[in-house]
Amino acid sequence: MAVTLADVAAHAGVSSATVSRVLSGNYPVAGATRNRVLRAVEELEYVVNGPASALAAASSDLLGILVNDIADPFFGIIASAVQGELEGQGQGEGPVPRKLAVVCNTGGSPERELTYLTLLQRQRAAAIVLTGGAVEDPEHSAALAARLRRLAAGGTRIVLCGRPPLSDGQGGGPVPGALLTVAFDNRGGARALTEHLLALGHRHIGYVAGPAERTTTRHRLEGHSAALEAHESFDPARAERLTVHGGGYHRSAGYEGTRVLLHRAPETTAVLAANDTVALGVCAALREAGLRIPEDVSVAGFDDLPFSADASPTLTTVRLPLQEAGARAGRLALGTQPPPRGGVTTIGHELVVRASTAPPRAGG
Amino acid sequence: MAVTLADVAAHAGVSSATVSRVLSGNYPVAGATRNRVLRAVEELEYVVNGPASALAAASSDLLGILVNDIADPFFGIIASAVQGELEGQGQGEGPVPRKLAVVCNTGGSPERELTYLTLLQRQRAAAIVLTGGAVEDPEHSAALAARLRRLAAGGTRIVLCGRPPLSDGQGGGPVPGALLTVAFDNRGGARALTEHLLALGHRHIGYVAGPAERTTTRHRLEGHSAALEAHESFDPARAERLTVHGGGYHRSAGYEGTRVLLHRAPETTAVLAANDTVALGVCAALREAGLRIPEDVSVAGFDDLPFSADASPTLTTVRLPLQEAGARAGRLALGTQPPPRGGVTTIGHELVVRASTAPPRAGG
DNA sequence: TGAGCGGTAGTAAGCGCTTACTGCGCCGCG
DNA sequence: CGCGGCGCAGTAAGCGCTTACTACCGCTCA
Repeated sequence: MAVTLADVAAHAGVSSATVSRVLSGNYPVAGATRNRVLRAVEELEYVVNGPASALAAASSDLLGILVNDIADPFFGIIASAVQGELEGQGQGEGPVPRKLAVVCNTGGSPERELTYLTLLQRQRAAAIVLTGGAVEDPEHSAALAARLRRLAAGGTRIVLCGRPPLSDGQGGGPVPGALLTVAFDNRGGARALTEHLLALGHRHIGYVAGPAERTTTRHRLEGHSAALEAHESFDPARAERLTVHGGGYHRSAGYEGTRVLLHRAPETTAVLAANDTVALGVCAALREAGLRIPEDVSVAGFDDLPFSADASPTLTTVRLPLQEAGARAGRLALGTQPPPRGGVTTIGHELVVRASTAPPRAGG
Repeated sequence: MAVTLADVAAHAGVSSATVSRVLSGNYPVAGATRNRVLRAVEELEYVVNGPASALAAASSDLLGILVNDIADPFFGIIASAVQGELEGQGQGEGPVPRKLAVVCNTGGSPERELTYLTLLQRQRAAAIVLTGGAVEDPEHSAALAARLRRLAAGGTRIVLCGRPPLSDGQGGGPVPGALLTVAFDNRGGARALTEHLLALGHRHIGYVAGPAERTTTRHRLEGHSAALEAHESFDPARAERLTVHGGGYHRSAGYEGTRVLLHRAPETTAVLAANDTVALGVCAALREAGLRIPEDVSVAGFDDLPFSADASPTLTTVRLPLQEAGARAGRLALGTQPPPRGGVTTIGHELVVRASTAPPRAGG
């Protein structure tokens, strides 16, 4: 039904091999012949059969991206940046991408992560970018690590973006050049935020954290704790009481978490949220409780998503260069940027102080 | 290198045809044989070669989604909903997706839309969902329509989601059952919004519109105009003067547009934004000009993205059921929902009144 | 008892492309 | 004048899977 290479070849009066060579461009073909072929391609409106070509060449033009939730701008921005790198991979004028991005929503579930990995492997994806924090379940992370190692060993480029490097401890060592990491400094960011609040004079700092089983959550909490512990006012029991775990990185988690927090520790004068989205829920719950932000309670987010600058009030947060991280991950996945020694790139962060944080009221 | 069907067949002591049949599941295989095969698959960790299977079966498991900007939650939500429908397409327990979504960022450019269409066609995608408004350039839309018609005729299911049905006027008639549309009522929504402002007493209603060449922009403007014209206070010159076109559906477009608007028509008491994101920019510009929202100027958005309820102030807007639209589009693309007569599904909308709109001050 | 049939499984012919290998014509050099 | 080499282009062997067709077995039914 569809036009095939052979049709084009016949139309141009050459062999199908020649057509293939003209199209792939990695073999010398005389100018005249080349033009004849290209004209035939035009005239017949020939479109390569991707599967056939992938089968014969044993490689495909697909790049997989695993995200927790594509509706969340955090992942959207990263995915968009990764895709941006696929452009300019064209062969002709302008940014005509050659590779296609397959975006898979894992919903944060390790099982689905594994499932999608299989699906991508089935498609013989050239590279796979895994975004978002990992789940801490040792069984799953071992299974995942094993899978990734095997994929990497099989030639699939694997890039972990925004999650810590593989650390199952067991299994053959790292696969250099094929299993890369672009990590955020979640600890450092959270620490900076907590130090900011401490410097403002806050002593009762609540923390509405993300799901307990995620590495991201743990790292941010660790940074928070580190800042607390380094401060004269440190009280482990208080810190414990002021930390609540939410059900996810959603607005509702912030809302619910804050209600719990306010009930448990009404003396709270500042709340650190798992991320900006959660912070919105935190703000809503505080306002509902009749508390003003930042006069009565300060609030800080994490990530600095675009909406944070327009929230009410504008959100103090830690800016994570998602765009840059995604682009980096994309380049590593495509192999257009040499991997750093050790395979791990750590992306910086920046404290962004806006209107949602202020000194506590006198006596706070 | 990789394990093949033949390997599995040998291991299980059957022919490769049998293995294929067990895995595809669309042919009877005796229980004992099936188990033997499945065990072999497990033991050898066999993963189907997607390209090979797509080549032989002349169809792939890929579903393409074209979006303007994956970092924009508007598209993220739709994409996420479409993907949601791919799950549950599994064969075993739980939602194990069979199909994979390929998300392509077109950046709103018609050329790239065409390019990605080619790429997806090359991959022999089973279906393609195009989201977001179309560009009004007659040349491009004719080219696009022709392409889509041809793809649809070739068996690729095409679903337009959030954009008007194809209307090039020329070219063979519609391809029933293969070229579907899920449209938003942009006119109706904008009309409702303007009526809301008129009812509040506003007479100087500015409109910071999206890019002039997009259908979405035109439709929303038309709804706005319709409401205006139906009102006793209608003044074409004023309406004209109060409408500014922005450079895109971004915050900065709202900011810039509002500055132009305030300069051109300082008497403005209400501003309608192209969408919620633009509305954020509008608010920023107004605030910068020393105007309070909604006391001095009312602002309304469009779409009701998640952040709108948390903006400062909370945004009056028109809720578009993106989730529902995406899910619908996904089902139509997969063929799991029968297409409506005529192929066009129109999704409703809902006026959401929040804190950013209020009556104008006396004399406004 | 034998033809016929339903239920399984094997055989093998591609699907459309890539690429190693071969072939051919022409030039330069000995 | 002959031969090696070079630059193109053709030949054909797969890549791993699906599936039409065929084969076989064991029953049922006349």
